[in-house]
Amino acid sequence: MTAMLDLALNAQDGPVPLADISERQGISLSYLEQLFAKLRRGKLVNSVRGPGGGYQLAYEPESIQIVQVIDAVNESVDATRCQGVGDCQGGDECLTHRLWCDLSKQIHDFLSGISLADLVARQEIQKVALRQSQRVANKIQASSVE
Amino acid sequence: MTAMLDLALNAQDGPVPLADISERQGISLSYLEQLFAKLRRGKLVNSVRGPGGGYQLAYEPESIQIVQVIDAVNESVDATRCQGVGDCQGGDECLTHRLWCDLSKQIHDFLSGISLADLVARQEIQKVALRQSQRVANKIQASSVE
DNA sequence: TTTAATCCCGAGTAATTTAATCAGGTTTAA
DNA sequence: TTAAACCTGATTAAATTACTCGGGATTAAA
Ligand code: FES
Ligand code: FES
Repeated sequence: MTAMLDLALNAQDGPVPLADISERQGISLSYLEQLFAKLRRGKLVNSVRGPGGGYQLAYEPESIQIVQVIDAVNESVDATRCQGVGDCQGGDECLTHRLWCDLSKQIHDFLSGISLADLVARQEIQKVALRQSQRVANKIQASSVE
Repeated sequence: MTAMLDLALNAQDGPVPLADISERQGISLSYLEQLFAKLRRGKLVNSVRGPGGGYQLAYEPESIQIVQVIDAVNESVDATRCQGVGDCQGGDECLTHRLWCDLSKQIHDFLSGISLADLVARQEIQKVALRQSQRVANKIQASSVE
């Protein structure tokens, strides 16, 4: 999720390489590769190979819902123990099956109501993003002086 | 959660022994003991020791919210990685901190709106509970005939 | 007063999940 | 030709969850 948001924030000038996301968000490169493999399979991002390449959002940030991202990576938001099947207790429904189903729906609906664009628009996120890009800029400067 | 609901369902005739809950819900006795130790610390149940003893709800089922049970057992429903502190990224907030905070609140509110009594009143839960007590009754009958 | 039902406690374990690493590729702009 | 970037599968480390094990304490009832 953090990685997708970073991608949306930094999409203005062409494809975003995973190495940059890794740097800004402190997520290991190999791990990002696994995540984006799933996101690509889920058709949420497009890849551009070769130098100058990277990833792009497959759609406008307005039409990407948070829940789609989670689904692509986790293969579903589900609070039940039975994956919705209803067979916790030797093939039968457990007492709380319905409760967890309702909760799952609640979470799903909440995350459906929020798009990547909504998050990008939030002020406090802008602030965090600025801090992150400045930190990276400082690091580059420091290493060129050494 | 399942165990608390079982307790609420079978509270009509005195304290409910953990052995019965274990039998009906297919949860191991030792595990139940751990769970109820936490519930007792959370003041949601009272224990009665000795033969004929067991556990009782500390309050009316109407005034026990689902979220209280979860809190007592799990020590909080929290979707953030930082436990609400905001220090995912080397002491600073990560990009998605606010999102997970909002989600946590959403879940908390949902689970606050449901009491044990609400669950007990649901028809499909009555049905599951009936099936469970009959299965136990059959088992007892079968073993006395052997 | 003995017994057995029941709660009480702490240490240890197995299975699962999550986040990550490692060691190799392949593609393609410069 | 090179190097920047994506791609893939195998493996690992840490954390969590559900659970076991081996005791002990309390107390109603026989
Ligand atoms: S959660 Fe679905 S049967 Fe238990
Ligand atoms: S979830 Fe709170 S800082 Fe990342």
